[in-house]
Amino acid sequence: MSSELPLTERAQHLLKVLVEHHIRDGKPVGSTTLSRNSGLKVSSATIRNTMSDLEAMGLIHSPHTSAGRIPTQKGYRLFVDSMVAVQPLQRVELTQLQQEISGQEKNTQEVLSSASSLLSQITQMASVVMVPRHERVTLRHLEFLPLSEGRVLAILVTNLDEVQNRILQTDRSFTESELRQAANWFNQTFEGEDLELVRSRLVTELERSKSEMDEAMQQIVQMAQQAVTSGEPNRDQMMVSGRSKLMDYNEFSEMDRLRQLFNAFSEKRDMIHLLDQCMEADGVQVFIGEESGYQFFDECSVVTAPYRHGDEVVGVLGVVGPTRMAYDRVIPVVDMTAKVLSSALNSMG
Amino acid sequence: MSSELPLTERAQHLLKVLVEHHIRDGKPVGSTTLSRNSGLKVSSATIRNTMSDLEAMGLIHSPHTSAGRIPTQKGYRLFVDSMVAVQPLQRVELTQLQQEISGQEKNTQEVLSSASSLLSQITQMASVVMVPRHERVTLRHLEFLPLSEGRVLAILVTNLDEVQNRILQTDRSFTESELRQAANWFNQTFEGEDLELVRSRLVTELERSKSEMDEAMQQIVQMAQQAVTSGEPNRDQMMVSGRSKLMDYNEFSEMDRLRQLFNAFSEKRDMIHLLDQCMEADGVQVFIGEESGYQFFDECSVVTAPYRHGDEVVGVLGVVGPTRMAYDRVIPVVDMTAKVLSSALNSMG
DNA sequence: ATTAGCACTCGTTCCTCTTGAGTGCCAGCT
DNA sequence: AGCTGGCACTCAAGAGGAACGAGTGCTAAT
Repeated sequence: MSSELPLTERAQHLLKVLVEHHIRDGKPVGSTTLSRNSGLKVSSATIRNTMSDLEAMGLIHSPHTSAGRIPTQKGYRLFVDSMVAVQPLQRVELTQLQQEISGQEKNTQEVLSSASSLLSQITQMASVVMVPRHERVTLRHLEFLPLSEGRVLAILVTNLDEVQNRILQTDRSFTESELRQAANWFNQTFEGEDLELVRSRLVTELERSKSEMDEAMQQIVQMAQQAVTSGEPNRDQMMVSGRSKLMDYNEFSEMDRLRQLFNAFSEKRDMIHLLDQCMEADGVQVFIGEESGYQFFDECSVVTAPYRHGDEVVGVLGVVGPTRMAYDRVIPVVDMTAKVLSSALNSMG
Repeated sequence: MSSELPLTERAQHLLKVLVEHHIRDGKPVGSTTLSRNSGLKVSSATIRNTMSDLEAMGLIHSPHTSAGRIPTQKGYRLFVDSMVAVQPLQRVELTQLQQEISGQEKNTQEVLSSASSLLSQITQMASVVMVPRHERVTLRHLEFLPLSEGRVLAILVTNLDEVQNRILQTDRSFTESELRQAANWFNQTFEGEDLELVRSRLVTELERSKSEMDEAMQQIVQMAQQAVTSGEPNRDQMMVSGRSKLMDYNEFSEMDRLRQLFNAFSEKRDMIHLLDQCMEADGVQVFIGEESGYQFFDECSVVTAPYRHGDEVVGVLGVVGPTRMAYDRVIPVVDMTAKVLSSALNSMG
């Protein structure tokens, strides 16, 4: 048998045409259709022979005897890796990406969310953006405001132009000026510091000089601690857009499959784990079907690309759709979105 | 024929049992099943006669000759209005509602979002919470922070413990102390004022004394204007949870129906319009099928209840699910959620 | 190596038949 | 008058089977 890797020129060409055709109309492709569309001047019988070889190599298979062939995962893999002819991005799409992702009046969160929704809008599939893993979130400013009795609003601004706010319970009420003093002390001591560091220093501070501090100061340090602790870990680790677009593909016409996918999105855990792996890869990466190691991506593919802040890769974005997707268009869109997002982040400092 | 309204005792009872049965297992109910489950000591033939009456009145109908009967919209209407026996809320559910909705450390947004997600979790359907329409959103505090060149972060705290923030473009850069002064002036002038009012006063202010102000002051007033304008209108008018729960009902097994519904949720417009109407009603309200006037609620019902802040109705919440839903359980849940939400809002001031 | 030809396979569609749940009506019973 | 048993009737759902056609694999000829 031919388990030999050296695929003939013709076989390669036929696989390419077959996959392209199948992506277009979803039905199994027969030898006659192929002989008409391949541009080759050979009969369908010849093509049948070649197809037989391709099947033996596990690149295509027929759902039943009297149907045409459809690509296997392995077939898609080969196609994506070495024969997909990526289409250049359309001008409109490019300008849309640039205009709507960048934007001086946006903070990090908003920029990410634009990227996510554009990605889903252009590809007509579900999109995912993993929120940056900054090692260095630093404190820009902290502010306390009195609310009703015993409640204080803490507002924290980070170097990413992000505003986090949290309501704190305190044992006693503070006046506005007390709070202002507290915030002043805090800002003077910690401005520009890494949030992680601030957190740990506050703990030790409280331990060390407990006796030296008056009761009010203790309260204040405690409040600061709470305010700083709230922020980072609880923030959502990814944002998803356009899940419901997946309803338009017949691949997911059985409700069960669709439900599985939706669940996968809400579970997040596995999703994040998958995306995490892509941080290391350099450019666009494509997971086909269960390659990812997760059964819920049965008939799905995931196309991802990492994005940067400065020189460092800080996150990953991508789209999820049926394995039978227009890779030639999706790949460049994902690629470009990552690039535009990177430059938007960089121009924000 | 009998279009007479006075329904016999027996007919009422049979309708009730029929609807309950149909809600439980979804299949058309025949005369024999009914005669067994109704508790009445009459034969199936007698029941057939009564069912015939019910059909003549448009309360039930059979999908085809040889099937049992299912309730019509009108039948559901009567059932819901005058014979559903609401189940008391389970203790766990009640405490869950109270604990997770109230919570001193939550602001208005968070409280609403808890209500929404609990509602959907308990009923296993999609839930909607319309965000309060406050006439009186007042200014508690404004703060300006310098970002990179020519960009300023405005942080606005309202009387609802909500923090809104927006990045502003300015013609020239401001120092931190300039900004502090500006904020001071602003807070002293406008603290406690209605945001709408602040907005309009800023406009006239700028008009009136343009010449008297120095260039910096003009800039500042303009900034303040932007900061205040951003806030209110853009906020989402409703929050939705658990849409994907609807996938579990066979009523929506045809993708098209489901898609329509999902779209209705994203369109928001019609949804909000419907909910708006419920503000006037006093307690729980049920819309069955297309009663609402929107075709996308074809096989759906919507159960809503208004909630209060103080004595005033400020918003509406509800769930959306198949018409064939367990009204006896859903109605009290929606009712109670509205009540718990009201008291949570009130205890926040 | 390529191809025309042919037998074969198997999903799809359409038809028919059977089954069974459920109805409506009527004649007789209380 | 109201209830009931009996009976003919309807119709969806399911099973079985024939006709069709797209597509294959194999073989013998070029």
